[in-house]
Amino acid sequence: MDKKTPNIQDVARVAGVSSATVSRAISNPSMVSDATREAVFEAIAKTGYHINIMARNLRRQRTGAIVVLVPNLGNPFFSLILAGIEQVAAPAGFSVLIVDTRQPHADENQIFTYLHNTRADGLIILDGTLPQDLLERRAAVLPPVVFACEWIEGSDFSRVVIDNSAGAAIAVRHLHELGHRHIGHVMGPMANVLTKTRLHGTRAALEELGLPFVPEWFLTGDFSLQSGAEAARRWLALEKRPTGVFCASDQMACGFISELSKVGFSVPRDVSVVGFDDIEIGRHFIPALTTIHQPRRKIGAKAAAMLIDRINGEGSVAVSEEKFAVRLVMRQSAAPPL
Amino acid sequence: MDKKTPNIQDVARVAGVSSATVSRAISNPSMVSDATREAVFEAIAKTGYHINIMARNLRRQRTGAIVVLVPNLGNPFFSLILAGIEQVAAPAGFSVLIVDTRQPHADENQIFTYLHNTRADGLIILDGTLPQDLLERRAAVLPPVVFACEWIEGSDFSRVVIDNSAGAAIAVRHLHELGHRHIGHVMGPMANVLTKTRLHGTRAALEELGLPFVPEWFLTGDFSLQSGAEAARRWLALEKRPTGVFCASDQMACGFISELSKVGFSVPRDVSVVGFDDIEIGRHFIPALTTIHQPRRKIGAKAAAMLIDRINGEGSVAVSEEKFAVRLVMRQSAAPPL
DNA sequence: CTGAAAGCGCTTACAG
DNA sequence: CTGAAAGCGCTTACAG
Repeated sequence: MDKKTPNIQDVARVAGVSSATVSRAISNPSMVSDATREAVFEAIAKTGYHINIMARNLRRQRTGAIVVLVPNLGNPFFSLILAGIEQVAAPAGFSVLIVDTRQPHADENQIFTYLHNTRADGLIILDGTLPQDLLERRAAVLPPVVFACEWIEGSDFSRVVIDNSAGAAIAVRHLHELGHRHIGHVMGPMANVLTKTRLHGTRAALEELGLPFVPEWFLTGDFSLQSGAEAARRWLALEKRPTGVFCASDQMACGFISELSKVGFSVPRDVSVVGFDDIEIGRHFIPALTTIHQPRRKIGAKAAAMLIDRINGEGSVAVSEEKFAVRLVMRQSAAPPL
Repeated sequence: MDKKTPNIQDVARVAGVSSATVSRAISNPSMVSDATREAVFEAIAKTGYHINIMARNLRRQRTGAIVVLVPNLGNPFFSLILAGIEQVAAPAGFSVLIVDTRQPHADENQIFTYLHNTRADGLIILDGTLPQDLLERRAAVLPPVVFACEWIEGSDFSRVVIDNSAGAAIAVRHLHELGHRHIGHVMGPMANVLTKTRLHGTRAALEELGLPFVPEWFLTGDFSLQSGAEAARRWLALEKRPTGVFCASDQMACGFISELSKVGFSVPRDVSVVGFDDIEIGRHFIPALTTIHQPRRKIGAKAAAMLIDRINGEGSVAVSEEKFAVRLVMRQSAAPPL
């Protein structure tokens, strides 16, 4: 009863054909006669055979795996992106393999060694802070790469992104339409592309609307709840405070509002806040968050689809960019100034 | 310049040794003389060799992969669990492969087919709703399994869990200590073990404290924000309302509080709420959530460690259970009744 | 439509 | 300490 897992030879023996025929019946049924096919499938059922994917992959010189490089698995922002990736990859026959690039054990060399060893068929990178030179130097030995959400400026990898600049501008214009003339911005970390593009959109909108750019009103965070709370403390310490604040992430917006509430400030009564991302909690926050929606699941799904096309040699080889539109979701955290 | 990726033979040729020796120098350096080892590593550097992991795994009859079955990748609750798993698995040389068991493409047969084909070395299951009979029927052909967070009642797989019953009891006792004598409970879905154990702890505490169990005050949800909001509507419709409510997840607690705020009810003024999980947003919610903390990252890390021990034949073969303690985190959402 | 044979890139007893 | 050889379980030209 404790026999080894059956292999293709066992099936062949039971079916009375060669292992080549079994292989064909499995992966290319139309190459085989009806009778043979039936016999093979019967033998598969009888033996309880399951293909050994490693052997197939070794032979076919592919891995059937996509590696996703996540900057911080603990950050729930990425969960829906991962869900989108999985949703497309799994039915297409690809395993999804995740690597947290910010783990202590994961210095760059280890990540690349891992990638080389693993020989993934493709790579989805959600971390725009990987060193460009390293990536480009290895481009020749890396499988196809698609960036999603983040990317590396000046390097040409395909990517699936949103219009961050437009999103920021929409947020600022919304505050302006509500009547705000003094607008500040809680930013992500300066090294992040998203920070730069959203900052760019913010400043462009300010200029377009004839509003002043006041450097003291631009506070640096890191997209986290904590950093939003810290920004609130700096906002409180300001001599003259903006009446409208655009936060570059919903998490920072929540942290910001929460911290203000501790000292009796209320949103949107004392200051209007617009977030970015449209994470689920936003709708249930108090006040419900006005924010810029980005389609996280779709971004993941599109990145996976794009990558798989490339792996299968379908999509063009040229570097391409898919840019999703964003939209304003009006809720309660932004209102006309008193 | 477009040569194939170098293999172990290429290295052997350059180093002037046999491929067997190269293999030994890589995986068991002490079996090889100093001089040889150096020559081999030089040749590896010169050729840019990276091991082909599929070939190794095929030969060694292992996969180097752990599969994690996640009930819903889109639910941020799981992100920290995954981070904990990755944190332990990656340094130990295991790839982490994720599968979303609630995707439309993922019916049970497909999941098991995938598991068979993939031949993972081990399995971490975060979904307690997989059919027990199916699992047990396949136990013989499945790799080692560790459940985390959830589990299947009456089946004996190893697991890493928290003391759900004690957690619920702590929540109820806290409400009681604050002075609440009318206590309700927003539950998860009835099919979920967590729902049953937390319900059990809740009722046990009620009894212990001599408080009444009022069935109308026990509202069913599904752990989500939305379902918390729905529970709030049912709570509002109650003839006589409990003054303290224990929600079986922080997400439901947030949804509950948020929905109440829409009709002018304030927490903890009009009702006290205690959550469960201690997700990050809780600390920044308004009011900050009083809740039961569970160590999600540790749970993931422990599950991975336990599984890897078993894979490596270290830990005992016996089924084991690791149960983490939980603790009350007092914040603002629960207070004495008016 | 089918089979015999070679080979994907490793590892590991076995022999020396 | 090292090498020759077999073999992990598939797939795929090649030949018929």
